[in-house]
Amino acid sequence: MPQPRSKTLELSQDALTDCLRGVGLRPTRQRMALAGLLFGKGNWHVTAEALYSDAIAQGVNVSLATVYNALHTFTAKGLLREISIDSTRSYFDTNTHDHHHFYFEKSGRLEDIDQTHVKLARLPEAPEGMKISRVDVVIRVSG
Amino acid sequence: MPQPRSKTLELSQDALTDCLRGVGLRPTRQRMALAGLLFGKGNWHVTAEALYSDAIAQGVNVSLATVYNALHTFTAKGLLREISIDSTRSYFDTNTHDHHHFYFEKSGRLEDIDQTHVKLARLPEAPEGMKISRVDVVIRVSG
DNA sequence: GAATAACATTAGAATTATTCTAAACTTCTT
DNA sequence: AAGAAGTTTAGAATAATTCTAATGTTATTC
Repeated sequence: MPQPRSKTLELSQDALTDCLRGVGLRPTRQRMALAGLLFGKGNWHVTAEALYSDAIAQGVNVSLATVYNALHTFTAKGLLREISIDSTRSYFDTNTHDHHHFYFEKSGRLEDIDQTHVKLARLPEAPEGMKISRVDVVIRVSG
Repeated sequence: MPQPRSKTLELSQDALTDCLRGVGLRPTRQRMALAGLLFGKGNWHVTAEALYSDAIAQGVNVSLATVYNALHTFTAKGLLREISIDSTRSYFDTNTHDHHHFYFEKSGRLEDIDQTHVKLARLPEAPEGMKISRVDVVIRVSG
C-alpha cells in the first residue's frame, strides 16, 4: 500500500526534461510523468506496482511494462538505486548517495538511515581480481 | 548450477534425528535426507532448486514442495538462515552465526566473510518501540 | 499393537512478480 | 516531411514460490 507522500515539491517540465536528457534518455510523455512522481517529492522507496498504482491514480496513462522499463533504465543511468529485501520485494530508492537502510519486517517498509549513524570500521579486501561495487547494510527491525 | 561440494563429513542417522528432534521436528525420511545433504558438508549457501536437484541426483525421493517446506521449517527453527540477494535469488545458509557476505554479481554466488574482516563501529538506535532483529552486510563484487 | 490424532508429503494447479514479443507509436535527425 | 532509432503497449510467457486437498507417515493412547 503506497504511503501518501508528504511534501510536494513539483518539478517543472523543463527540470524533468533536463534530468532525462542529462542521462541520455528521450523525454517521452510516460518517462516525464514517472520522473515527476519519482523525483518531485523528496527521497523515497517505491516498488514497481506502487509506482504503477500511483500513476494510474493520477490519471497518467502508462502500462506496467513501461513502469518496469523506466525503473530499470533510470537505475542503469544512475537516477535510482535498486534495493532487494526479499524474494518478493524489490524497492527503487530515489536516494542514490551512499547510505543504508532500516527494514521494518512487519510493514515491509524501508527507511533511510542517516549516514552518520552507521560506520563500517573495517571492510575486507575484495577477492582476487574483483572490485567492490557496493556495500549494503540492511538493519531489520521488528516489534 | 550446484557446486560440487568438497569435504564430506557424513552425519549419522542418530545425529540427524537428534538435530531434528532437538528443535521439535519429526524426523521423517525426507527431512532426514535433506538435513543430511544440508548439514553433512560444512557451511554453504543453497537455493531451493539446487537442493532439490542435489536430492534427486542422490536418489532421494522428494518433491519440490517438500524441499520448500523443509527449508522454511528449518529456517523457522533456527537451523538455517535465509539470505535474499535479489528478487530472483534467495539462499539458505547453513551458517547461522553472525557473519556477512560477499556476493559475486557475475556468478550469483555468495561467500561468507570472515567475521574479523568486517566491523560495524557504529549502529543506529532502533526506531521507537522496535528492536533490531538482524544486521545484514552484503558486499557486492564484480570484475 | 490397533486405533486415532496430529503432522508431513505430494502432484499439480494457482499465484505473484517480472520479462518477453512484436506490432504500433513517438521522437529525433536530415 | 521522411526515415531511422528508440519507446510503449497488451497480452503471452516465464520463473520462483505457495496453495490445495488427498494420501501417507509418525506419534500417542488404550
